[in-house]
Amino acid sequence: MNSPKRSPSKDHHPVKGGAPVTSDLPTTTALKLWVVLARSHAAISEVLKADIERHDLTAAEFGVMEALYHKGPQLLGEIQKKILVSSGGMTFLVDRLAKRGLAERQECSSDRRARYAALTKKGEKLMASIFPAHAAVIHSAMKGLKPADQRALTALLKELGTEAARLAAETPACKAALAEQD
Amino acid sequence: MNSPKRSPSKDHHPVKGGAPVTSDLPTTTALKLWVVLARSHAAISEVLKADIERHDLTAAEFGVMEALYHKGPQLLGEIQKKILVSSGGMTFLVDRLAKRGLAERQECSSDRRARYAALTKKGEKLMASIFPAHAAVIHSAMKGLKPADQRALTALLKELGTEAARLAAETPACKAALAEQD
DNA sequence: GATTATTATCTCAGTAGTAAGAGTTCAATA
DNA sequence: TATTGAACTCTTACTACTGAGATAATAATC
Repeated sequence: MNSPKRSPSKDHHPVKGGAPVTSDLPTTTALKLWVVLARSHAAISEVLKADIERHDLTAAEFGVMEALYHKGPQLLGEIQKKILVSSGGMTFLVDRLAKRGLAERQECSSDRRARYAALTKKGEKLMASIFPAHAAVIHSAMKGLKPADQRALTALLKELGTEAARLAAETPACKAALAEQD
Repeated sequence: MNSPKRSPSKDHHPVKGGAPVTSDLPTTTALKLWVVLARSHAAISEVLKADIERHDLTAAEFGVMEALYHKGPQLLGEIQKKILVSSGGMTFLVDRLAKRGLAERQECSSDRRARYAALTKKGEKLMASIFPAHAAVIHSAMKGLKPADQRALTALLKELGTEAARLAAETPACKAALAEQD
């Protein structure tokens, strides 16, 4: 029996027979996809985050550790691209891991601007002890779909993501162009 | 010609013939799916974020506005569930929108604890002026897939997300149970 | 009517992360 | 050699958000 002052019944997507009116059908399809994609991502993220936090790591910290664990020492910039943080964030993350003795910086002999990040023995040990369990959590978070469907989903997402990444890459330029118009 | 002190060639997923060794196959499938899902989500997010920021809104602010725009006045808690922020964040968001005259609080006549958030005229006008373009951006961010594939993807993601959400919902309890063991 | 549990928002301190730009180093060209 | 521009990290200032608890109202039970 709620009765707010304004009627809550004005709906810009009044669904009659299932079809919204504000947009054309392909746009509606895309909108729906985005909603579902975002929610799935959030739900899975939450499960994984809960697992990671048990070891006093943030998701970003874990991302760095994982990259180093699987691919060995890497330039900060390389890791940055993989886990999608800012350059400042990258520095901060490695600092924090270094302070805890989980990772360390190594100089690059061929380029003195660059720094490698690498796991310490302690960091490696930690990852070895928690990664298998984490992989199991991922596995279980995905159990809503059979492996075959998971592979199909992966293929579709890859296509979607590749195009979106291309678009995102050219967006800053567009942004800069628009900024000039102000 | 990079030569870090430690060899960067120790790889815990040495791919020989395409199959990693640390985990069984289903787990590998799930891991791959997670990577692709996260990257797609990030790429699309970035495109949409760039669009939203042009109007001096954060993604979360836009989420609130959008919820109100499409469904009318709602309790803060309802919106909170939809856009996945903390209760503190929800209060903060409405404050900020109110300060700018885009949204306002309305009392609930039947429950004095509760508050509705609603768009002001100004907020509604803003959304009416920017939402169609935003929908078009979403549409274009999804253009990597044909509508039919988008629908297939949506269906798969829905299944995946539903199960993950169920899992996430029971995880806190698990966390609490584990906390007692410390 | 009093008590207890639950629901809903708000407060506030703390933090992870961003953005912009500074400082180095490298590479290419004249 | 000197210069210019690009590449890589780090610094600094800042901000959006979280999380835990406070406050207040409602609902349920005795």
